Amino acid sequence: MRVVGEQPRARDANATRARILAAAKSEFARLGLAGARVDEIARQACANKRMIYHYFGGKEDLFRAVLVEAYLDIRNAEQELELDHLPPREALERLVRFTWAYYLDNPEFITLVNSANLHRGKHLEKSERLQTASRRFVSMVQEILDRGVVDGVFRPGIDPVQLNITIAAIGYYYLTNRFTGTILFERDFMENKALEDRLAFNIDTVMRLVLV
Amino acid sequence: MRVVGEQPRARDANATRARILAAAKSEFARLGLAGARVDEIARQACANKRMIYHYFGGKEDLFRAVLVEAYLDIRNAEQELELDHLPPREALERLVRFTWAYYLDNPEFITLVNSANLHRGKHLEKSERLQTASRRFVSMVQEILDRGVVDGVFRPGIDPVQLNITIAAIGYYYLTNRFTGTILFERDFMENKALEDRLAFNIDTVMRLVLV
DNA sequence: TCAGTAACGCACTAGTTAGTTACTTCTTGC
DNA sequence: GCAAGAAGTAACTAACTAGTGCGTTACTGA
Repeated sequence: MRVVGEQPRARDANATRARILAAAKSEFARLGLAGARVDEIARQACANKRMIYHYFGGKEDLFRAVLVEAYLDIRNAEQELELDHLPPREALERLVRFTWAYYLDNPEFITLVNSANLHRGKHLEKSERLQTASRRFVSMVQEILDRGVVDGVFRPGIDPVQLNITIAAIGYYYLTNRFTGTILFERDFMENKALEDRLAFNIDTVMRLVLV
Repeated sequence: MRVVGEQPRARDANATRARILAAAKSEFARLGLAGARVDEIARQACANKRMIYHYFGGKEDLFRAVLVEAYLDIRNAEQELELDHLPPREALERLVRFTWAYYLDNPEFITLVNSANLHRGKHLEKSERLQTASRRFVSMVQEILDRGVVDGVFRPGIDPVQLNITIAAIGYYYLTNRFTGTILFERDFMENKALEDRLAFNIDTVMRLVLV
C-alpha cells in the first residue's frame, strides 16, 4: 500500500476506522452486502484489509456498523430541524421537504436500508441508541400533530407513525425506483422539473391527509 | 443429479426453462443478484447448471428474464381488475387494495425491483412489451380520474403517473422496510391488525388526495 | 429406420474472495 | 529510555463460484 520513498502514514486509529467506515458505506450502498468486496473497501480506505478485521471483526460486522451510523446520521439531522418553533403547517411541510432533500443528498442511505431489509433486518439488532432516537422523532411529529389539532388546522386521531411512514414512502419510493420508473413510465425521473413536481405533489398529499 | 435406478426425466424444454425461471426468481428475490448462486438455482430447479447457460446465457441474462417476467405478471394482474366497469371512487379504492394485496402475496416482486434499481436498471432494457403494458396501465388510471372529474367527485388536474407512484409507494415502502421498521418503531409491522390499519390509512390518503 | 438435432449431464477450470498467519513498526506510560 | 501493546503490512489459504468442454441420450421428421 505504501509507495517506496513515502513517509509512513502517521498512526491514527480513529482516522483509519473512519476511513474504513466511509469506504464501506460507499461500497455497500453501491453493490449491496453480497456484491461489495472487502479488498476493494480496504483499497478505497487506503487501509490494509487486516485493519477491517481488526476494527470491525468481519464483513457482516462492518455492514452492521455502517447501518447504525447511517441511521444515527439521519436522526441527528432530523433533530436539528427544530420544528417545535414553527406553526404546525409550516413544521410539517418543512419535514416533508427535509425528508425529500435528505434522500436526494444521501442516496446511499436508501440503498443501505434496502440492503438491510433484503437481509430481513438481521444486521440492525435492537439498539437502545437507535430506538431512543426514533422515539424522540415520533414524539416530535406527535407534538406537531397535537399543536395542529389545538390550532384547529389538523384533524385529530392521526397516528404519527403512519404519517411518518407515508412521508418517507412517497419520497423514498420515487427515488429508489427511479431507474425502473424512468424506463417503464418513459419520463426522466431525475430532471429538475420532475423533481420539483414530485416534491410539490408530495407536500400536497401530506397536507390533504392532515388538514381538517 | 439423477439417482441410480430412476428413470431419466422426460425431456421437456419448456418445463425445464420454467423450473429454472421459478427457482431463479425465488433465489434472486431472496439474496439479490450478487448473493444468489447459480449452482443453487440449478439445484432448486432440479436442472443441470449447464441448462441455465443453454437457455438463458448467463447469470445476468437469467436475472433479466426474471425481471421482465415479474413486471409482465403484475401488469397482467392489473389488467384483470376491469376497473372501467366501476364508479370512479370504487375503482380507485379497488386499485389501492389490489396493489397492497399484490405486494403482500408476491413479496419477491418487491425485492426483485429493489435489486433491479440497485443495479441502476441496467437489466431492464427498453422493452416494447413492458412499455406498452405500462402505458395501458397509466391510461386506465387516467380514465378513472377523468370519469371522477365528470362525476364531480374528483378534482381535476391530477397527474395519473404521480398518483400511481404514490399508490405504489405507500404500500411498497411499508412492506419492503418492514424489518427495520419493526425494530425502529417497536411495533410488529406484519401482524393482522397492523396490516389492516396500514391499508385503511393508505385508502384514506389516496381518497383525500383526489376527492374535491 | 436412421440421421440430425435438441436436451441433458459430468467433471473441470481459472479466477475470486473472506478471512488468517506471522511479522514489523510506531507510540506511550512509567 | 524502554517494555508492552497498539497500529500497520504482506503473503497466504481454503473454499467458493461463474462459466465451459465435451460427451451422452432421447426425440423427430424425412
